[in-house]
Amino acid sequence: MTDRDDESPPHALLENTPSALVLKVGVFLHLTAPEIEALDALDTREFGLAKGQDLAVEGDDIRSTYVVIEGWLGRYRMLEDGRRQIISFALPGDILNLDGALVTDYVYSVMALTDTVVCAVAAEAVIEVTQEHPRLGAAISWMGARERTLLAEQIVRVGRRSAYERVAHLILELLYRLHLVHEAEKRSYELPLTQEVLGDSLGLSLVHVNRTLRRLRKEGLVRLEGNSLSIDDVDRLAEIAEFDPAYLRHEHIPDAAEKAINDPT
Amino acid sequence: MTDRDDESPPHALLENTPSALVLKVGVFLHLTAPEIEALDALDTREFGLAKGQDLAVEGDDIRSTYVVIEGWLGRYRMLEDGRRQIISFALPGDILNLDGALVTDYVYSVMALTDTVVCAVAAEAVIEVTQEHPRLGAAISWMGARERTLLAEQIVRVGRRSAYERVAHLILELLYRLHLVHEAEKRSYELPLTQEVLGDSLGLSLVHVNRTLRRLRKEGLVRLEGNSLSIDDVDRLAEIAEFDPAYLRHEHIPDAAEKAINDPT
DNA sequence: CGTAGAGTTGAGTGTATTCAACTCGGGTGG
DNA sequence: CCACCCGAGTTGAATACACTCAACTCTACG
Repeated sequence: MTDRDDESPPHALLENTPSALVLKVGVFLHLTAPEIEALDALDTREFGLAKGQDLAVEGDDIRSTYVVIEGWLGRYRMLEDGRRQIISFALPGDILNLDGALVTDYVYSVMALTDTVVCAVAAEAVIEVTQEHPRLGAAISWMGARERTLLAEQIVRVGRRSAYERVAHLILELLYRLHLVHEAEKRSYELPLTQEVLGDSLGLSLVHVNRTLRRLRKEGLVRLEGNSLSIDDVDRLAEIAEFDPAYLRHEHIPDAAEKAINDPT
Repeated sequence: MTDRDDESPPHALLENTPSALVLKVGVFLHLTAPEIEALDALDTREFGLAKGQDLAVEGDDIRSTYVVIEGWLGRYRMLEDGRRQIISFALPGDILNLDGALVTDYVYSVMALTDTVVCAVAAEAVIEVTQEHPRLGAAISWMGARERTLLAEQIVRVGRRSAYERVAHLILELLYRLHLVHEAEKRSYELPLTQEVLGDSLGLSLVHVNRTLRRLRKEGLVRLEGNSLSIDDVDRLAEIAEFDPAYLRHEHIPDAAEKAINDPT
């Protein structure tokens, strides 16, 4: 950690309410006034989706990037016989289809897992902005890298962990991710997912998720009342899951990189 | 498909041998002379790794991006009790640690699965180049998106497919990926992986990989002599694996996006 | 009051694992 | 030159983890 003026509020330059995109990017990059302006000038459209509705379906030609304002979504893939795999969850503050303009025909679907509100931005406009403001391009690369890390962790979870470990690991990942966007208490949060959805994320059957959750409860590790989940022993749970939050610590672009971005030689 | 002068050779401007990076990026973006110059000016260092050597180990502070010149590598994660999950394979032409400057402390390891030759580029220098040449930034985002697609597919494979389907699916993915870099025949290629490595990629035990491969052979779907694998019935294998190569078709940046990159309003 | 969605539990099954032994080929050193 | 060893593949037998099928509860909601 080198010296940096972290004293000044990140959005000191702001005068009116910032768009969701400005808020999101501003979390990990100190934005300049022109950059904020450019992001705010983007044509955005906010709308809601009811639980169960698809934001996009496999095969769509998506041309929008979405910022999740409220609610949870899931990117998933259906197999012909009905099996479903949820690739990743999108929580409030997350960005979906970040580089939508770069990848045509979508090969996955995205569903609202709860009632949600998202904010759509024309994907091509996003790219255009990065051409004028290269630091924003770096920000996008950075967000992409973070998403890759989450996907990699999901692969490890599903590929090499037992059901017991998988459930524990996901519970902790969600706790930490929700913390970052102030949607969780210290050791508890609202988990608006059915056991079927959990199973489709973890590569387990609904029934086995149920039994595994029950085991975690019986062992005094978690409590689950309705949708609210609280973790009684975070340390023990982390030990069981071999959970290391390092992969989630991406609050801000590393100093060296930010330096490279700011002082192009 | 809009009109575009696809007539001119992609590298007409080149006079000397292009670097690995120029070749790689040039595959999906028509590079301008200054862009090629900038990429060629990057300080690169080519070196070899023996099979089994680690290019990077979990916890390293990597500051390099690597282009794979020759050989196969694997990104993996070890669990405490010795379980290993291979996240992804890097084949010739692939790029590792693309946005290395953006993500400090590496949470995975990378191992040479065969003798390999890689080309290292200072990651921060790559970012700097994107600040001067924003189109290259878009190219990096694009490569990142492609990588995410591969990771997502790996999640589906490991999470919701049977062992039989997993092996078939991976065999086909490798066939198509190797095709793209001219490292495979029409229906066959060199598969330099042990059954243990395959298992660690597919989330299966060595023994079960062996039995599954035997089954595929007995059913006349694939042949396997030494390291050379040939597929007897690609269509039937694709049907079994429910394999759709759509997610691999990323030879070039889509027209609309390239237009956005080239004509920033 | 009936129904639908979500959760729970039991019983039987099956896919994939573990443990173990054995083969085969290539390389090395006595 | 041969014995040995190691890595990789193969196979059998027993086990275990997770799945399927099925029934039942509970709550919310119309």
